[in-house]
Order: sequence, then C-alpha cells, then structure tokens
Amino acid sequence: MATGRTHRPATRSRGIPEATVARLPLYLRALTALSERSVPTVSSEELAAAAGVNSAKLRKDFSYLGSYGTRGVGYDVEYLVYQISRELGLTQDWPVVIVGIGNLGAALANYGGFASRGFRVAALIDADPAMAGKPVAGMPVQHTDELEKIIEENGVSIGVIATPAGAAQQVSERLIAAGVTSILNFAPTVLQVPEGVDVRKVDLSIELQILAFHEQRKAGDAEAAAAALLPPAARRAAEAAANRKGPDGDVPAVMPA
Amino acid sequence: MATGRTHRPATRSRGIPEATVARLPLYLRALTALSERSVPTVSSEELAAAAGVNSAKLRKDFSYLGSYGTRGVGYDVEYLVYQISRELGLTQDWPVVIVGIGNLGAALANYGGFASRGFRVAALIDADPAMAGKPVAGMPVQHTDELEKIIEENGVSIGVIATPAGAAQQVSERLIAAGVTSILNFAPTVLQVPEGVDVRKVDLSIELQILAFHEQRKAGDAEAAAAALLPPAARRAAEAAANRKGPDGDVPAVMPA
DNA sequence: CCATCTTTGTGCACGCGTTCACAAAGACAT
DNA sequence: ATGTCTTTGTGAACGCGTGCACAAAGATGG
Repeated sequence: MATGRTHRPATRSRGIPEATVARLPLYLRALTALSERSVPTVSSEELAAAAGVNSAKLRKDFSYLGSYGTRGVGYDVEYLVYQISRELGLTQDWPVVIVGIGNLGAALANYGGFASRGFRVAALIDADPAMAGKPVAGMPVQHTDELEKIIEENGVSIGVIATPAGAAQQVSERLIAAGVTSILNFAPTVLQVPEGVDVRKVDLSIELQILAFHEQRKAGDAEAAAAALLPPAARRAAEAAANRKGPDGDVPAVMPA
Repeated sequence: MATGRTHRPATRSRGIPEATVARLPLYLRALTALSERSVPTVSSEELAAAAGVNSAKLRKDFSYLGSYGTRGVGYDVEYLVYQISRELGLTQDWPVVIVGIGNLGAALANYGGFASRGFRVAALIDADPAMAGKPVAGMPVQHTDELEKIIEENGVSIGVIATPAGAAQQVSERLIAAGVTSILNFAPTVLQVPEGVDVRKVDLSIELQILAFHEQRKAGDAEAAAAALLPPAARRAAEAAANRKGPDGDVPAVMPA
C-alpha cells in the first residue's frame, strides 16, 4: 500500500489498537458491498477473505468494538455496518478543505470517495489568484487569503494538502492555527506539527520506491538462483536493466524530489 | 499517512526489515535536499530530525545497509545517497504504465515525482476508445487492447492502477499475466493477486476515515472531560443519539464506496 | 602520543500486533 | 430436551519494531 503513519506515539485510542482502526474502513467497505446485495449475515471467514485479512485477526478486531457476532451464525451485516460507522465517526458530517488545486487537488475534488461516507468538500483553496473563482468539480476555487475565514465559518477540522512540497509546511501551519487538527498530506515533505495534530501522508514517490526495492530483489534473486529457469517477468526485468541508458554507470540516477 | 501495506507475509527481504525499507525513501529525500545545499556530512541526529524519526532508529536502519558512518563525524551525504539509491534499485530505470486515465490517472501522469528517481512513464492506458490518442502529459493515451503488447515490449514490471473499483481486479489480472509483478493500486478494492506479486495500495477514503476516527475521539474526549464523568455505556448511548442525523435515525448514514 | 570529545553501532528490554488453537456459545435437528 | 455442528471470542506464544543507554571508534587539540 501507499502510506505510512505519522506521529502516532503508541497512544492506543480508547482501547482500540491503531492497527485495528486502520482496518475498520476495509471491513466497512466489504460489509457495505454485502449490504447492497442484501446479504443478512456473514461469517468471519467470508468477511476476512473479502477484506484480504486473516479471520482470527478480524474477529479480534471486532472484539475490541464489542461482541457483535452470534456463534454458529456469524455477524449481522447491517448492524456491523452501523457499529463500525459509528466507531469511525462516519455518522456525522465532516467538512474538509482541499488546499492546492493543481492536477492532484482537482482530481481529489472530483473523487467520489470524498463525497460518500460523510466527508463533504467545504472549499477548494489555491494560492494562485488566477485560479480564484474558477469552477473545479462544480465549486469555485477560493484564494488562500480566505483560508482562515473558511475554516472557522465551516467548522473544518480536517484539511487536505495537495500543494507543492515547498508550500506544505506553511499551509499546514495556517490550517492548524485556524483550528484544523487532522491533516492528510499529499506533498512530499515531512510536516512538523504540534502535539495533538494528526497527520497522515500519502506519498506516491515513496510507494514506488518501495515497490522498486522488492522488484529489484526479485530480479536479483532470480538471477542468483539460476541463469536457467528464469520466470518470464524476471527475465524481462533483467533485460530492461541491461538496456540501461548510457555506459556511465557509476553516477546514481537520482534526481531531486 | 495514507497507505497500508498488503500481502507482505513478514518475509524479511534480504535481511532488511520491511519497516526500514519503508523509511529509506524518506532518508533519501532528506539527503538529496542536503546534497543540493552541498552539505558534506550529516549526523544521525540532524538527519533524523529532517526525516521526522528517532535518531537511534535511523542509525539502526543504516546499520542494516552496512557501516557507512564515521564516529565522531557523521555520515557522508553523497555516499549515503548513492548507497540508499542502489539499495532501493533507483540506479536503474523503471518503466511504469498507468492504467485508467481519469482525473486521478491524469494527475499521476503529470506528477513530477514519477519522472524523477528513475521512474519513467512508459504508457498511459485507458479502456475508453474516445480517450485513445488524446495527449495527456505530452503522451498519447493508448487503448486497453494494447496493454499486453506495451508491457512486453517495454519490459514493464510496475503497474499503476487508477481505474474505477469495478475494473481494478480484471486490470490487475491482465497486468500480471503480461508480466507485471508490482502494482500500485489507487482503486478502492482489495486486489486478489498470486504469490510473488507485490501490491501496495493508496486509498484516500480509508485515510480520511482513519483521521475521522481520531478526530471524533479528540472531540469525544474533550466533551467527556467537560461533562460530568458519565460511565462509558451511558456516554456511548448519548453519542449515538446525538450522532443521528435527521428524524429517520435508524438508518446508518453510510453510502456505497 | 595522549586526553578529550563527539557520534556511531548495537545489546537489551519492552510493547504492539499477529496467529494458533481451543473452549464457550448458540443454532438447529431430532 | 439433548446432541451435534458451526462459528465466535480469546488466552497464550511468538516475532517484529522501537527506543534506551552505553561501549567502541575515531576525530581533534595540545
């Protein structure tokens, strides 16, 4: 997957382990799909398969919420949907602001996943005066000057940062000063935030690098294992590596982020 | 942060812990910034601060790569940049295909973070015939029919899925059949993949839900602290009642993803 | 060459998360 | 009622990751 957690100092929130919280949305999605198909109950085994986790883990996760299952039968889908939604705080409306309406910010504004599940885009904010007033996802972009006013008037507590890396820290500081206490950061920077503010980061570049590491390992293993018996993918990867550009192989092909 | 890992069965790759691998790109970014400012050496303390981690953790991470530091001095920035790049496999070129050129796919295609660090967008692929040939990020979109050919001709081993949820599983199967062994999945679905294929997922909706959980907890804590010390059961009942929106309070306010 | 000072590298202990395996609980049939 | 069968809920063991704290290593100055 593509993100890591930030600043969660092992503070188990209300007795529910952080790892469990991170999986609840996964369960919720699977349960919602079952609910749409009018499936009344589901066993831990089935649901675990749908969510891609171990069934024992799922049962233990649910046990933190309470005993909502029936032995010999399974879990009531509708009831569980409600319980998880409530636990995650999705029974209320969360106004969200998106700061930085470039390619990514615009894509986020158009993303359906925001609108569903209780998240409402309260405003789109950009520092470029030329963007002000332009409609994106059926909503006029507002200038950064309005940031504090928007947050206070709408009671926004969650902010999404989709600005360039250079602006992210400053934006986060303004968001926090205005009352935001949770930030989803798409900018490739480590945000420095005060105690009590939650930051989660989504970093495409980092995810790719992690994949590259494993990819390289696979290729290397395959190579070392046998020159013969190469699986097709590894063989092609090796070829691609051999096709490397330029004979000057000693300078790392790394560029600034 | 905004991602979770998938299907990493505690298989410590080449002796480097997965948690360390996930941090290497972070260090690399901080080091690259130092390198641009022509800083020759850096201590574990300084670098850890820049990367937002504990200095002991950083030193232990580096110790898995080898002993690249000098006691009393610190780490040589350029050398470390090279070593980490090599370890992550960034000294070679990784051709990548992006499947699903909607808002998000287009944003990804335009994202600078791909072009840098050895990742090269080899092709943009979409199932919509109307998209075929249209230029996105200076590159013509190709139709899904060409998927297998593109992957094989370019030796692509990393695929990015930015399609709607419904198409993701099928796309992943085609990618894998054609030789892709690492997938970065932006679609809100759990991909079912065979052994040996790495999947990382980026799920905006899940990240927001996790933030909402903590946000609710903060609000709840403040409330509970302010109000008289109600027993947990009573408090949860009160919350449930307060959280009901509208008069039709028995239907959970959750929508399909 | 020796003393001092800085900073690395790591042994160790602790806590979280995962998984196994099983007893308890309930449904269902007879 | 009673027995059987299914599935939950959880005790316990294990392994990974984290962070402390310190000894070893080297630089630097006299």
